Amino acid sequence: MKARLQTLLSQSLSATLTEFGAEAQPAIQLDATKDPKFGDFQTNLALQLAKPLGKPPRAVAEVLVRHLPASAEVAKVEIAGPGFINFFLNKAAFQDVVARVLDEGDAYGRDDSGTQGRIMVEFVSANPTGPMHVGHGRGAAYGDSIAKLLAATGWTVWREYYINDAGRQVDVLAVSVWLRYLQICGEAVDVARRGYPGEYIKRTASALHEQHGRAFHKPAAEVLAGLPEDARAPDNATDAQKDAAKAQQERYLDAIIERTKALLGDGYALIQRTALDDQLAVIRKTLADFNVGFDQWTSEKALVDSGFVVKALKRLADKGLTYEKDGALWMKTESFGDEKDRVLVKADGAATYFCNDLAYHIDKLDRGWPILMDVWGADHHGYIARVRAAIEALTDRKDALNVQLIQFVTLSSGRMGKRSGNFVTLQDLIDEAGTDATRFFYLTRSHDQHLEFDIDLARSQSNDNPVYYVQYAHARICRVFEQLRDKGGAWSADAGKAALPRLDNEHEKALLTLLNRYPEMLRKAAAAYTPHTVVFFLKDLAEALHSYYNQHRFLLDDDAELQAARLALVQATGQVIRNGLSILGVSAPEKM
RNA sequence: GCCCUUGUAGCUCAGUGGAUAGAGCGACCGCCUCCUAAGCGGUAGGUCGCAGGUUCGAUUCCUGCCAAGGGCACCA
Repeated sequence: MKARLQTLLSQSLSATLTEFGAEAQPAIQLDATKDPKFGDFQTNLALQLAKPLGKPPRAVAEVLVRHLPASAEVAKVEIAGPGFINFFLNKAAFQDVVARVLDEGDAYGRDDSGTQGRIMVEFVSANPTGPMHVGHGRGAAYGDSIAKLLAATGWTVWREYYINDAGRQVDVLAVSVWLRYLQICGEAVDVARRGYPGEYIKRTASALHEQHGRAFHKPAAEVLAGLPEDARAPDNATDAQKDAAKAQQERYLDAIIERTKALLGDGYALIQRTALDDQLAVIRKTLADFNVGFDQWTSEKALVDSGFVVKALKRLADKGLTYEKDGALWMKTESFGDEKDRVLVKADGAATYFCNDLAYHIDKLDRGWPILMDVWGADHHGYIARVRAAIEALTDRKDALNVQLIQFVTLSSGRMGKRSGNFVTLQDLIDEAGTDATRFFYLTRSHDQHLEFDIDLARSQSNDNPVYYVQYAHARICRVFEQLRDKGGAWSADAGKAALPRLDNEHEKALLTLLNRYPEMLRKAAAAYTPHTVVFFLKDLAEALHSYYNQHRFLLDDDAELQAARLALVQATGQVIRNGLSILGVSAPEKM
């Protein structure tokens, strides 16, 4: 409908330009109006043309309108205000959308062609060193929905989770478990101050103890002999004292990691593997509960062990993108827009996080995904430039890396984020508020804005909770058809479609307008990577439905034709609500 | 110090180069003999952080300032 109007307008534009003998080529902006008194669509074309043509805007508008081809859909064209052209459409122009929605069903608004291209979306990738917290939840909800949104708008999408199961943090995990294990064995050892403190560490330690008994037991004296002190900063410490204590604690942690490896031998790998498996199992369960799925989980350790990282480094070297300095291997990222070059392999021979991560990105490109979307927490902001630079150096393309930063989540109700191992996990949230409410909450806020998560509100099973507003609209629609069946009545889509001209009140017009707008809304949301656009659309659609529901009845004893038309409209509305909610990964219940 | 993001109603947040800036919550007033009141209708509430600039037109774009958050490792 809008496209047809656009065609009419561009014909008028060329005729107008010919008349004035001008060459200007303004982009035609045709927008839905905010206020019905301005019609259904408006364009500011005359205002744009006024200057290049040297004529008053309203005069230009008159010429544009004069050249506008006639159309059965256009009821009236008005010039208003400073020179807007307002289009008033016939009701019939809006009504055919109902038939389209009913015919296309789940496919209405979707483009499953895959013709936009291939994109890999990597998201969550939470470290397997603890449960997912509320920040990860936002990335999970966003990543899952943007993947669905892209897939619904012509992209071929692959979703992936990168498991950071290599590097020092995994050693810290293993040692944290082992120290807990030693406590269970009765040894007087403290947990490392810079280790992982959570209860989940204890669970793995207990399981280890149950399964292997005292196989990994060593006396505390032997464990701690000769190690630096795990110093604590004094109360009221200065910043300098705190930093010093922190550095000392890190030295202790490094030392006890080495000691643990030395004392346990082969047992160390088993403990580490067990701890990782436990953490991954917890993460997988949470994500499954959260209705988030992946096509592939890629292990950092596997990339290292398979030799792929070494091969990737060789390819970088062959391209002349690396050099050695101060005993380390550097990548020339600065010449591709990074603020400085970056270390790939440290002087001690260990690969940096950047090194393995870059190798992973190369692997993704190798697997045939020309566009890589990374959904990262906002704290990775400073990391983007080097990865972008590296990818550009490899692909000669600036658009190969698409990073979406997810801003921080804070919790209201006085319960703040992670604190000494006692933090609100995503699993807690899901268990208390449910997947639907939690996902809806995350997605209600634009992902590039800080989010204050009101736990009490998400948890409330009351009408305060915004997810119910949309779901309730769907349930109400389902209930209407249930009532119809209970009364022994029937409704046919064909009868409904035939009766559409009977739809003529303002509530019906509002719904028809929104149903018409849905496909374009999806495309805009995908292009801007903003699932929250879908959320706000659904709120508007639900509002229109509730308003209609309160004002008019759908089941009519005395007017079968009007009933058929209204049922067709609400059936189509329910369909679009389902379609939209499925993009968000939120269910559309038939009863509430 | 440098870089990024953000400042819109009491609170949480949408939105836009255009005509009178919106929603939810909170406050107040109404609406169930009728398809679920998890709903609807209405009232009150705003110098769109501040100051310049570009523009026919700026809350939107640009610059500066103020404020909040984040980032600036041979950490991950």
